[in-house]
Amino acid sequence: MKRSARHIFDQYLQENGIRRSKPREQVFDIFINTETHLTVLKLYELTKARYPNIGYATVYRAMKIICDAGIADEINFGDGFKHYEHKYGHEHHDHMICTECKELIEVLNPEIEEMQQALAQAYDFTITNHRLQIFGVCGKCKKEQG
Amino acid sequence: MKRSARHIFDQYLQENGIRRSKPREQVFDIFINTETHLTVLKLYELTKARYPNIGYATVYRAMKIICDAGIADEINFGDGFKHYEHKYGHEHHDHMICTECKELIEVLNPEIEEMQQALAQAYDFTITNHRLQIFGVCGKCKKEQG
DNA sequence: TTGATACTGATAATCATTTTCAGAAAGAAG
DNA sequence: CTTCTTTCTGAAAATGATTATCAGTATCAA
Repeated sequence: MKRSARHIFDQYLQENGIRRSKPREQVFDIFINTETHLTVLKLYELTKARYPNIGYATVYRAMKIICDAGIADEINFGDGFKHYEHKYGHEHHDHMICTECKELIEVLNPEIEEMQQALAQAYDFTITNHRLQIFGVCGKCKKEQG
Repeated sequence: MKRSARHIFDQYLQENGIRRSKPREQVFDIFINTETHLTVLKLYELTKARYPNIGYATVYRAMKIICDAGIADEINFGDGFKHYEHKYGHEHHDHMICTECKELIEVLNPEIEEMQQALAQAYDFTITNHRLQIFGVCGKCKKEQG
């Protein structure tokens, strides 16, 4: 998995005449080795911890390229921050977000996907992308609240 | 429909000790009489056209209240702008967004809604809210592109 | 009519993200 | 390895949507 992402990334850089610079590699390294969804700030902090010279702008720039290469996906939960998640080697999934503890649950439902396709077809609409976010309260938080 | 929204709004203001000020009424008036989805800027322009004294900040403030009253819904398409749509008297619906012409198609699919409920139940998750956005190319744009 | 309080518009502040820019690094060519 | 061109970097300034501030104004209950 990691090897492949590495390969895809290298190939993307090469094909687009983008240099394999050290800072870019550092951001890639940290991103690829972190499983959770990351905000830019969080990713910056993590990268900075290991590679203290990294700059904030570089993280933005690197993530843009990493997304373009198809390795990461940018998600917007409407909280004012960009979030990134792994894309390459991961199946498409939707998100359930607990508004209490902010936990993110990734969910998979092929039937919903199919229905969207059917729905789109009825409108002669070709889907390139979609986003399903379910907000609510997770089981843990419900228990804690009584 | 409009009479009811008006009534709900008045009641909300009253119950929350919010005054029925002229500028607030003006924003409400324009919003309620405009069917399309509105961005703050657009709503500001429309309101300004009829009521030239309106201020930008007032539009933001009024829409916040109008949303709190349950009459409007704030939507975020990830384009950096807040969008507002009518909520009171309108059924819940999802959005298909044409990335070419930016057209917004409102779609309704009870089955998808049901499946989300089932999905949530499987995770002991209680839904308060959800958002399904389908991006792609509409029929019109596909024809124009050949 | 009055007085307390909420509201307004203009403007400044905020804050995530982008851009700018001078110096540094990558990579091709010799 | 050196040189040269071009891209990249980090720091700091700019951007742009949204929010807060504030002095003057409007609302509304009494």
